[in-house]
Amino acid sequence: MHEWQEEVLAEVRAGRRISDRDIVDKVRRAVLMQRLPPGTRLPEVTLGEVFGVSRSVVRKALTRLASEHVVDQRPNQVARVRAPSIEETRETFAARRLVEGEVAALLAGRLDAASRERLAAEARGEIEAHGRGDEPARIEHSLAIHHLLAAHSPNRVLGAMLTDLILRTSIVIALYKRPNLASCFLEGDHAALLAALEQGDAEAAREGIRHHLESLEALLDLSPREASIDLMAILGRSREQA
Amino acid sequence: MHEWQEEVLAEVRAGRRISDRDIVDKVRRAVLMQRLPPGTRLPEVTLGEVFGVSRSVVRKALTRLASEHVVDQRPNQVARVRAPSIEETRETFAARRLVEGEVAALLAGRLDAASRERLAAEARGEIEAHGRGDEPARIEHSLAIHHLLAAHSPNRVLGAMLTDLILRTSIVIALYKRPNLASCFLEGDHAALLAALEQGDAEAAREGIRHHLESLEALLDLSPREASIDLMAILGRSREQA
DNA sequence: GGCATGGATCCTGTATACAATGAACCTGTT
DNA sequence: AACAGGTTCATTGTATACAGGATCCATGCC
Repeated sequence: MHEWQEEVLAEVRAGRRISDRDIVDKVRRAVLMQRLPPGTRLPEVTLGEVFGVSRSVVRKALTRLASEHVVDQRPNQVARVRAPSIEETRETFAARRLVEGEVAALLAGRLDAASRERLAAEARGEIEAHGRGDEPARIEHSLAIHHLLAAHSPNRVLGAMLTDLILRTSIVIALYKRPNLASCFLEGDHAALLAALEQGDAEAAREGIRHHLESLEALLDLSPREASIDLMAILGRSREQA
Repeated sequence: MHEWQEEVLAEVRAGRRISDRDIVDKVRRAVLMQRLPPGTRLPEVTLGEVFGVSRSVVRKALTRLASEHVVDQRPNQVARVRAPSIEETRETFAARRLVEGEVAALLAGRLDAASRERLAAEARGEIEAHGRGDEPARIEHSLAIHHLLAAHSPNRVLGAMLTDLILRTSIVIALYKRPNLASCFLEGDHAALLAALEQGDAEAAREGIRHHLESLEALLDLSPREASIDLMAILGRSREQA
């Protein structure tokens, strides 16, 4: 967590005011990148010191993070990075298949040339990043594709729901990825999806999403643990931020 | 709003502590019942005085209400009761058809006897309330049915999403109901749905939901306004709480 | 009449102080 | 050693003070 302190100081020197939004973004990103593992304590004063603001701002940020399902906020207890269970992971994937499938179906044949090119560029970028073994960059490109779908959803309510589900699935992917697996890259999935979207084949687009997300889920290790993880999370003694 | 003050005082005298949750519940309910029309200003100090708490608690409540899409919270401006547009209304209904349809399909043939009886009782209660012209009671029973579906959803992620969508559709139904229409009662819809659930026919259940929600949406007046509503909402001069 | 300008006022943003709760720890006993 | 009890410390809950922004209204100008 302390790595932030430098950039924060830099931004403060640059005259920028840190707001709750900045904190939400930084913490969300850190969770996504597994820099803040599940169960990590997030005391209000500590965060406040890191970001150079008072508890009021931190509290607002934590409340928003809780509504995004990123942290767990319980009365009279420190906020902690959430650790979704295996069951919740499965349910999140199922929900995303439903919602993103519908969004893709609605979007089929309705994307303008600029958006299509933007999507294609991200897909090319993903392949290229995978080729040079740059997994963080590959993830960025992959996420960009799905976030673009959400942003362009003709149904904005579904789009907002999809944004939330993309975040949640990303977190659990990071959590349950098989450790020996270098990458969650599924060659051709995104290209096939984009082709279906371009051709205006709604059902092919929906099926493309379904297949992609099922394959992704299959790459995870969702076999039942002997509660060791859960015990760790519950009894979990000070997995402090280094 | 001031009607609350009495009950609040009563609860305080009874030794109960008012928390942000209470405020959220009360405001949500008031919006649902159209006691707080769209655009109503909700200043923090005023709410604080009504509930006998300080701004800190009110702020938390307002933030939560904003994440529930009940109020609009913009920087440096008073929170206002949200007024979803006609377009958003259509999108909310479409999203709910998708999600509740899936939940119903998942639930088909999986409900235990007690839950089925509970649902049947609410359906009977709805018909009975409609018969004696008690619209508020009818709405309560109708909402109870859908909330039960959400609560029993095997997929809890979808269940939580459905809970949110039920709230949002209820708000826009109250907003856009044709004024001459006494009730949004659709005879037989709920009974047919329950029958499909009991028989375990997933697709019939999904179709029952789809049909029910489409009929409901058709009862609303979603014809494009000449921006009069929007101007009112934007320029909206002090529609104060009496 | 329409419209810009200025100040008074209302309201939110933020920081901080104090109360209250919960966790950690230490101690004494069996 | 295991455990119960109480004490201490860390951390959140709530209220309040002050600063800054937005709104509203009156005034004056075109």
